[in-house]
Amino acid sequence: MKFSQATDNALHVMLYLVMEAPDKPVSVQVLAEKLSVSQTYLSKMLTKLVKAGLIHSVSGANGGYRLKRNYEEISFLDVIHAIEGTTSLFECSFNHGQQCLIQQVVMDAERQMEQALKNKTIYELAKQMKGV
Amino acid sequence: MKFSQATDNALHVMLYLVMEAPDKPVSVQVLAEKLSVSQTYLSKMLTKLVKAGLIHSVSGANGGYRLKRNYEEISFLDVIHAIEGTTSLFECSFNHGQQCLIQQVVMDAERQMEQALKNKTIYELAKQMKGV
DNA sequence: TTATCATAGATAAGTAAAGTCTACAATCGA
DNA sequence: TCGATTGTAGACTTTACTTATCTATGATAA
Ligand code: SF4
Ligand code: SF4
Repeated sequence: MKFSQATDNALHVMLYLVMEAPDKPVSVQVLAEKLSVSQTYLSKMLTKLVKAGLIHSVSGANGGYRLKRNYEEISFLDVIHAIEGTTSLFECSFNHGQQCLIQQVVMDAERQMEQALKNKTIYELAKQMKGV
Repeated sequence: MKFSQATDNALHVMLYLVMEAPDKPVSVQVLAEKLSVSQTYLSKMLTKLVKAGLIHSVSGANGGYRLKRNYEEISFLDVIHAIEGTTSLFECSFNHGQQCLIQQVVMDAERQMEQALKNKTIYELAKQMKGV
């Protein structure tokens, strides 16, 4: 029960883009170097962000990954869901009806965490960091 | 990023003990049958609960696993921590100081979830279920 | 003492994440 | 149009973790 390292990388990439290059594409080569991971692995991960609609990809010379116009609204939860998926943390083998109290308790707790992650945007964090 | 099935089983065992046998030992044989899992695997898992101080084990004939005296205070978080460990869900490879804002955001969200799991006791849930 | 029951170690099978390689498609600039 | 650049996708390997089983051992009640 841990966030994958891919999630960690995704958050760092998003933060980097917001802080350093909000409007022009950055190649996976540059990003991979910043994070010290391989290009192919990172590109595979970034494709998930593209599919989730968080960033834009540009092929060809001077291409790379670029933020979308609404990048100021992207939350931590958006990034995490794009990588980890949106299925619940708790899934039992059986399904004893909607009134299962165990599931209710755990899922409610889960929602608390998601709410906190939803309330914090990458943009907000970038501003905080620049403030320092 | 999911709760392990062991956690699921642990919650069910605890709930069963609180509801059906708060004071006498139940053998792993009986418990394994209830959950449809193997005895050896379940016993290994229950040993974690014993080590975490949540339940008591009794060897010998008519032995088994028994709740401790303070069982009414055991929270969901206690059970989950006993099985999954207490390390944070988010661990980056580097450590750029305590003022790392990314970690702060994620860990804060994590604390929200833990708080919710801490506020709910197994005993409370058992009462709710009997009420139905 | 004997039957019952938990514990612990070794180990195997299954599954998901992490990482690599390669061929291909899209785009830009000349 | 052509060639260099850059992302995409599939197959594949490696690694790590979870789940599961077997077996020997230790503790306890009757
Ligand atoms: S009681 Fe709830 S959590 Fe347990 S098996 Fe049934 S549906 Fe799943
Ligand atoms: S910035 Fe924070 S989360 Fe990122 S590597 Fe540094 S310490 Fe870890």
